[in-house]
Amino acid sequence: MDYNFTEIEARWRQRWADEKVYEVKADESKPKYYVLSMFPYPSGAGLHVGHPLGYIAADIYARYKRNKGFNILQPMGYDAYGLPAEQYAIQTGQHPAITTDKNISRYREQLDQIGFSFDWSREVRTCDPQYYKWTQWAFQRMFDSFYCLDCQKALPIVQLVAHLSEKGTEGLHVAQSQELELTAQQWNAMTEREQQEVLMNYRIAYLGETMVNWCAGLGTVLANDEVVDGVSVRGGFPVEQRKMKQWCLRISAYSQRLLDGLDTIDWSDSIKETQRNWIGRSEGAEVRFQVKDSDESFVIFTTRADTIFGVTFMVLAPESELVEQLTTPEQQAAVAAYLDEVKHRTELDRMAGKKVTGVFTGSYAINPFTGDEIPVWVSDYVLAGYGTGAIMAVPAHDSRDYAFAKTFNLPIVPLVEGCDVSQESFDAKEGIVTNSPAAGKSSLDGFTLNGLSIKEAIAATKRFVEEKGLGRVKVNYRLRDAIFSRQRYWGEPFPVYYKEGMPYMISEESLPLQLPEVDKFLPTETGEPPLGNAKVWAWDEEAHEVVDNARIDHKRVFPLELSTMPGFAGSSAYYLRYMDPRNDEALVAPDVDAYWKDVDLYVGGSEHATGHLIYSRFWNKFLFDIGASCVEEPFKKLVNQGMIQGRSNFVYRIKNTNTFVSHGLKAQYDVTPIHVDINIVQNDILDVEAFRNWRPEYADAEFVLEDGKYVCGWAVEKMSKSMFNVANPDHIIARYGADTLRLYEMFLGPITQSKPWDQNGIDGCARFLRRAWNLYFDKEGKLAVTDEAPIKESLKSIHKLIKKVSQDMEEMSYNTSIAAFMICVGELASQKCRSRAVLEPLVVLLSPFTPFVACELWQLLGHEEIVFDAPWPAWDEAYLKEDTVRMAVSFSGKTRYTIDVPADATNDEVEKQALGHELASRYLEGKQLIKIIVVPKRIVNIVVK
RNA sequence: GCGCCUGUGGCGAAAUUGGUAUACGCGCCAGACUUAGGAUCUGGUGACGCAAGUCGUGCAGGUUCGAGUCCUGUCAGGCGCACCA
Repeated sequence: MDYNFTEIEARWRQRWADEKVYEVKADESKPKYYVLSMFPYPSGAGLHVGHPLGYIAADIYARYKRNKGFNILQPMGYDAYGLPAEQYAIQTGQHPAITTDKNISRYREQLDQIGFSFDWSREVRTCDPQYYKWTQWAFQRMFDSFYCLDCQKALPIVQLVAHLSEKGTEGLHVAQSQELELTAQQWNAMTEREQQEVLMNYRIAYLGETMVNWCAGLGTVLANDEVVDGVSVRGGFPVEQRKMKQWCLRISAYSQRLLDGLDTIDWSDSIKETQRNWIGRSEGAEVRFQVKDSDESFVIFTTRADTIFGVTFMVLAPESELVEQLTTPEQQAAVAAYLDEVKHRTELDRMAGKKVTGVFTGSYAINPFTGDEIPVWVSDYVLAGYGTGAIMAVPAHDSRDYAFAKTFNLPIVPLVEGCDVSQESFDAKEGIVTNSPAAGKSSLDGFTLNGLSIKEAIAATKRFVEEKGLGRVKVNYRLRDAIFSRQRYWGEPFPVYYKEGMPYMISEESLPLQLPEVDKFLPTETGEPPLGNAKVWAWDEEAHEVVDNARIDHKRVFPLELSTMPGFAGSSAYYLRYMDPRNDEALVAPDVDAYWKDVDLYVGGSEHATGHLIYSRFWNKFLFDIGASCVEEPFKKLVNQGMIQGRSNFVYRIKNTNTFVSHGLKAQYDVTPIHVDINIVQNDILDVEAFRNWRPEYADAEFVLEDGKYVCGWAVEKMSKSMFNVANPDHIIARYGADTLRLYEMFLGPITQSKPWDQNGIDGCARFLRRAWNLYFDKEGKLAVTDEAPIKESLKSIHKLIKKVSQDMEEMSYNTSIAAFMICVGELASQKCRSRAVLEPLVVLLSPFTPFVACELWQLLGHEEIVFDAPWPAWDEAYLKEDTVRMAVSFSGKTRYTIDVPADATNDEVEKQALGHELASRYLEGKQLIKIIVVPKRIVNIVVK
């Protein structure tokens, strides 16, 4: 029987669907295993061969675990909200929901082709109201929570209200936007509105006036991870800083837990390191500086407290409120001009220019250690959002301060013995402190750092600062709160309405608040977000329903929020929803959550390191705090599959002609490389006829050939339509079958590594599969498997394979497993092995990789049950034992000859046989034998002198 | 600038974790079967050398009986962060 993959695959696809073989339920009698691949955004272009790489890897592992007796949860869904569908809607008027639906159908079709064991009954879509109900719900819970720093967890806001009405802000140790001081009387005297405003300072989801990345090109704000080099990741539009009222999530409150959690999970070092950088913990001190001739004082943050004697100026961020307070009347005009200049520089200019700019405020601060008067400047190299927005500048030991001092001619005072600061600052944290204080100078209480190492000096200064009440030891994090509003249509609407300008949550029972219809997807003429176009977008507070805008009376009918949530909202807790996707009462029922707990294996791209993978950890920690999730870290083990790059082919046109010259001869001509469709190139040889038919302008192309062939050049590039290097899985499946595609994608190399898609090797995998198939059939095509006992060699081959594949499976080292399959099948073929005892386990081993052909063979072998429920075979070391072992004999590390020794020989016997060899005396001649090292089963090393 | 990762044939990559470097596949060469081959099968394929042999894992050192693997330095490529005080 020929291996007819098209027929086999179609039949089994049908049967799997009919018999719902991948549907799964919580089952206490079996251990659970949760395998998850990051769900895709269904783009209009469909899948290319790079997309399924991670899915195949995860699927193989899931199938293997199923054979090992685990109850496998492997769901799939769609991250359906996104910019492309909305952009398309703006251009064409086509509703994004329609485009998205269409794309999802196409994705589903392609995914089904490949034969994944997804439980599709659990599919979720982030744009489905039944799904985003729980996104909105989580947001509301964050609104109703604050973060307690003492117990390090989120608590209900009512507890905070109770504290405020009893004690005011006294003894309050909570995450907050700014430090407030209120007495209980003050709080209790406040109006409802004023109290709400105060609470905004503490809520985990809060409305904040913040500097945001405003992207005019996209008409929306962007998160930090959506901006690279001052332009938007999507579209490449310039991004500027703007102060806007936005919904924010107080993710910064979770900084330390997000950092600590990394030590408990099995992720790659590089991803963990990226997250650590992003969180950016730094330990330092806050020190208060008095302003000269004033009651004012301000606090700076430094990690180099030891350099306090080298401070020669202070710098404020332009956005800092201190600027206004500290600017003297004489400097007013100059400062105002500078602030104006800064405001009009975009983020891009600011980074590209790297010009040192700044202005003097006219004020002086007093160094608390020395009493020195220090000028206070304003410069945009100090960031408002980090620390306190003010720094003490130590030009001798900070390169940025150094550049500023040089530009504005400010003094530079070195503090490390023997350092040279004439050309550049000395930033290293090493050396011995001097000049602290300088000879002849005094300091507060005679405090000195001279003679200490930098490390000791930092510690000593911190201690002193705390003792004397000059400031406090402080840990700062770089991680900023996540901005959670987007001025877009195609996203989750906020379940929020506005009463006297204050936001209120719609009642939980009214969720989901469904996305309204609009007739235009663009911002309104008055610059409001697209939801401003909605005619029915007001909230009736008593009826608990959405009503026509015309009914807004600000008494019981109020306007609803016009922004929508960002992309990461819907993807932050989707893994929990998969556990219980149709539950209308809860995100996930507690007993179901208690069974599935967390994701055991999460597979996806590393590009989400500082986006989804951090938001999702934060979101889950919050859900954990409120008892909605039973595990603190959502993804126990993370595997980042590499990206599949494109492998482009080129033809070389001689300039100003329609003649193309083969790759090897192009040096002799003046040529222009042109991308050519990889589908008309085979093994880098161009199909010249297909090329002439490819495009009208090449119809009469001439060719300069080498060896009668046109050889194309190639390069590794991003896989993209414009480079004609997109490999479509549909084509490969049509030609080779899905099993071969799966096999080849895994054979390409380790899954964590990025590599170009090179179609040239796929024939090898196709050949392997056909050879494996042929083991089961005779020349007439009849099933040839017998019940005869296998020969020893065949047993050894299969047990070797079982061992290798079982071990590789845990490491997901599939490429080496496939190599082992190839060797084993080759051996069994040459042994003419037809024995069931060998060929049956082979089917089970193959089933995770090539499920279609495995199902077919398993059935042909007469099994009622599907191969997925067959137990994973165990190997028996007894079959792997060798009678004799070949050992290399080396003299001082140099291999000279080999000997064959009995497998169970003792070391003494091995030594004796090694020295008994006819060549031994030749190599020992004139030398002294020092010792003999017998490495088990491999090498005898005879050390001589 | 700081941090992380990777350097092995013509190519994708292996190497029992310190033990015969280059498994497996592609490509290439030779042969078989063929009217034919972008089919199938068999054998060969790191470099130099007629050979015995010598040299070979980016480069330079070191530890070791023995190093692709460990250590130090260095170069190259990739990724991340980047006025974060």
